[in-house]
Amino acid sequence: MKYWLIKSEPNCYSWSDMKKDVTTTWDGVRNYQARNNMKEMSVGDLCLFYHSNIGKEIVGIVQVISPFTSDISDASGKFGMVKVKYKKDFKKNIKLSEIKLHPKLQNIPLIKQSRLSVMPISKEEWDLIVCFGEG
DNA sequence: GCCAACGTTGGC
DNA sequence: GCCAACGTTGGC
Repeated sequence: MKYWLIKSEPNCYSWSDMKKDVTTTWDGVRNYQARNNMKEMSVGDLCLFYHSNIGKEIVGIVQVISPFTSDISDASGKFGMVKVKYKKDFKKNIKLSEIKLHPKLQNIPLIKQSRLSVMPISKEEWDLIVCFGEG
């Protein structure tokens, strides 16, 4: 079991869209590092759902339900997508500002590599964030 | 709206 | 293969 964080601009696709759809294809990623991370995803892996730009907070958890396949929206064939399913809400969203303040969360790419849209999260970081989210 | 931090493109 | 110019993301 691996852990991830995926970003979405609520303008474009928000957490409420995610909950309404229940499952969605995570396509449209056009960055090699993000793609490589998605390639490493397995069915059953869990992802934190982060709102970039607006909110700047982690709002819930989704689960990978289908492995990396080629992205139908990508004519070049270079990129791919996975499918994810709504898993749970947090009682309390975890703000970027809180993550930045916590000494044990400084290695999450969210902080230093702010442009990366799919990133791995360690078990320790995951447990800590989920704990915050429980309230 | 600005700008830092990347990533990509294209000329050489 | 290098690097300047340009484009994009995303925090502030």
